[in-house]
Amino acid sequence: MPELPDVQVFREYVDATSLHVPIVAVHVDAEHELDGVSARSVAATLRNRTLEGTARHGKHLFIALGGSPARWLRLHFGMTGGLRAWSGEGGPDPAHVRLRIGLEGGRKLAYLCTRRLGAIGLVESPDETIEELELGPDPLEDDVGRDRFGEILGAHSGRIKTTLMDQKVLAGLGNVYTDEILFQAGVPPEARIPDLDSTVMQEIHRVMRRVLRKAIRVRVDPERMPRRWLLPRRDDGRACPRCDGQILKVEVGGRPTFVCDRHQGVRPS
DNA sequence: TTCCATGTTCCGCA
DNA sequence: TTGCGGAACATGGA
Repeated sequence: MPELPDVQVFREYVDATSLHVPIVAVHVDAEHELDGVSARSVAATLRNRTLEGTARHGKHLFIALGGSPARWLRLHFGMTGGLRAWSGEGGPDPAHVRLRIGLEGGRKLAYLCTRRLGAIGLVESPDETIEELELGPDPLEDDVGRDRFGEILGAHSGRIKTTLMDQKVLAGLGNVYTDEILFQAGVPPEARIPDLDSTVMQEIHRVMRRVLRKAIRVRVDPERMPRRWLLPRRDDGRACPRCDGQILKVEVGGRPTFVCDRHQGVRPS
């Protein structure tokens, strides 16, 4: 699930469960992809410090460590990553734990990543990652207003879906939420940006912010999402919840894409 | 057994 | 330079 809203929920989860308590034990899965650091140095850096606060940019979660030198733990969740916190000694770890942080008092925080497509790193600041990966702005940042959004996307000429998902353009949208946004905005995902007029671009911007905020508010629980959303109904052949069209599975930019054949004006390709 | 998947990156081509 | 298709990575579920 880890797109922007999911990572924001992870962030709030860390805030609620794991801050300001000394780290007394660290386990790192040596098989997991680490971003330029050894498992040993991750463990050594975390031990005896605290998790002091969190930040997020796009799909990246950053957790500030207390003490010095200044360091942030960077977590990226790939396609199948997540977090889990629990208390108590007994019982085995959940499956696919790649990083487990034991806190004083017995609570544990674990980063799970089934397919190991995520990444764990240590950085001096979130900006270091943003610069290194050339990430675009986060779509929920205050300064991504409709004019800036138009400028950013207007600099590109490819398909709207592919461009929205490009982390160097905007950081945070993935396959599922991009489909949701274009579905709600009534825009065919294969449309090329130069063919979309400014009214349509403003609508995409408005819907994007609304969808991301709402998904966070319902804690990315599909059952709590509005009935007219696509996300809980990504199935080929389902009835469209917004019109009398049908949900179709197509392919755009090599990714499975769900669209309404009626209100998104999909053309056979 | 085969296909598929919420992500990213690299390569070759136009 | 930009965009795009394909492949690769690793793993489990349908």
